[in-house]
Amino acid sequence: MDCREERLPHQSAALGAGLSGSQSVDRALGLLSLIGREPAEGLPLGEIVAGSGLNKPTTRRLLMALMRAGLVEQEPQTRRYCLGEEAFVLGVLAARRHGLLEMAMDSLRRLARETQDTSFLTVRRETYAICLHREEGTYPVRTHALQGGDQHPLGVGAGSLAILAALPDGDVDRIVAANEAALLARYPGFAPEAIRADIVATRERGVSLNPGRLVASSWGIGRAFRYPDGRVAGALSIAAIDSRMTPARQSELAALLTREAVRMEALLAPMFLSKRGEKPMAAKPQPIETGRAR
Amino acid sequence: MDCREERLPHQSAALGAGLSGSQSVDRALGLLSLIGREPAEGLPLGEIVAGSGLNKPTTRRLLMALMRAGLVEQEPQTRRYCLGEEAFVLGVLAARRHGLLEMAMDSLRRLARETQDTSFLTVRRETYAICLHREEGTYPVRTHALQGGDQHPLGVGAGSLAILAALPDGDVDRIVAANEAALLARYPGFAPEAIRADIVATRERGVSLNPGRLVASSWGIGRAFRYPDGRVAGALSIAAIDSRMTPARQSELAALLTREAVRMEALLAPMFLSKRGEKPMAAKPQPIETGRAR
DNA sequence: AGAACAAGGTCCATATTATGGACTGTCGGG
DNA sequence: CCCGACAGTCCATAATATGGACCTTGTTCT
Repeated sequence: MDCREERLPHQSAALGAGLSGSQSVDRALGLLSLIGREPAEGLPLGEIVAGSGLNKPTTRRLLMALMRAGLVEQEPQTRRYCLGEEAFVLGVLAARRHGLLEMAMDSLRRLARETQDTSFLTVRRETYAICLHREEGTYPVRTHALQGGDQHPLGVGAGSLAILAALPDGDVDRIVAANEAALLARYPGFAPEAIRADIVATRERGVSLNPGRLVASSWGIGRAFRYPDGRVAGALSIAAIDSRMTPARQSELAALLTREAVRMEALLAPMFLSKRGEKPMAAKPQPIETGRAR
Repeated sequence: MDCREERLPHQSAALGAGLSGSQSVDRALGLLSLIGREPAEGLPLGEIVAGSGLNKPTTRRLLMALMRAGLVEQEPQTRRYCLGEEAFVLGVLAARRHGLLEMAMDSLRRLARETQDTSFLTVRRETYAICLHREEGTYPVRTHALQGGDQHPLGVGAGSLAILAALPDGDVDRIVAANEAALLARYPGFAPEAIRADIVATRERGVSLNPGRLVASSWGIGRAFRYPDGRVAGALSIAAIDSRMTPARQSELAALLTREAVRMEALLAPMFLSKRGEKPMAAKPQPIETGRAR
């Protein structure tokens, strides 16, 4: 069982690269993920073609397959492609196991009630962060910089930054490098160096702080929490108008976030009863590799 | 634009059947749906092979592709395959458009509060019904016959029956026929004829009633609601112990369900601003057919 | 008008990709 | 120690997915 890294010499060199044996499926699922990045409006065929690197006929054929399965739908008016009802239903089904949101709802509600500001649950998805939920507070001035389903590169925004800062340095480097182009092009004020500085500050402080860098006057404060095996599970964060983010109140909010993060980690504890001492940094669940060759 | 049924003579006969041009993607997505049927435990490879009709290597290869995309995960201990985190995230993203659950939450909460019993939102998925949410009531004796994510053939259970009864007769026939084997094998008390009788009763009454046929003493009452174009969108239902389902209370609950169903239909109204008078019975959103041949 | 463009959608010969029969490795029970 | 059941893998073959070229529809510019 511990022969995990035994690489035999005769492994066919052609397989070395990512030759999966299911090219079209990989491509189709890539499209799905791409469409998921624009959950509100959907994407026109042209952009999907451009964004995926595939050509038009192939893209369209794969989209048809996704539509047959109900995972994607095409808006009849605009001809844009967007996530379908089946994707929604699958999500509800998957929520039984991956019920992060379910688990976090209590925390989010409590944070929103106690602080009167808006609270968020954010998770990581590759090099991006996704806002899974936004729980409105009661305070009359609210920032709408972040909606449920919104996605930004890791490091952009409080929850996103908290997650990034919680990752090991190697991952941070890869992620920031991967996002560099997007950051420079679409996130002025989030140059790679700025993000690195933010990470240092976040690690010192224990919580992340976004001083209105994405939308002026819209501040955020966040804190990551982990699975029992050490992997980062997500982040809780709170957004408020700048006047409600004085240093004193920051500490107050940090304490609340910490309390809820601890609660989340306690809730997640039962998930890993497995005693297998795998290296805790495994970036992804990763398929089991039983056989010899790779 | 209205040349939709012009079938040219030269269409290659081989295409007549469901030759999609993306067999493997179709198969992979079929597996995804299959795995979704067992959201709690996941499925072992053998059952997926059997359930899909594919052979082992193909099944495994496709599963690997789904795992690479994060839509499926393999439980390390049991080696069972289950829905992955990405499926959950996609669902949250899709919820922006297909926010039935979101829309229904108010109704479900109100029903649960007013009746003290447990309320449910159910939607159709092909020939099955899926319970999307279960909102607990406060009454101390609660039935747990139906959990969120549970799936039963259309006609089995209150919400499921309400949906089936709301469909046109042609669909009903197809669905009951398709489910016949499953019904006879796994749902004693829900023979096809019994379901047909239930449908008649439901249509007369306006609401469906399940008099403890799935789990003794666990009764349910349900009502379907529609999209503005006439398609059935889903059903609201209430479950309670038999003693809380006297005829008098049934009428009471029916009134509440009707009120909430009307509300849901009002909420759904803005979805179809399109004036295109397509035939309202189109079973599925269906890909657009622009070109000439089919 | 009409021409010119852009974007969505489709065809079909080709070569790459997916397929599945046969095989190996692993666990648990007797 | 052997057996059966189950998970996972190999590889020649056949079927499938690919993408360049093309067609159609709607929009913008003269």
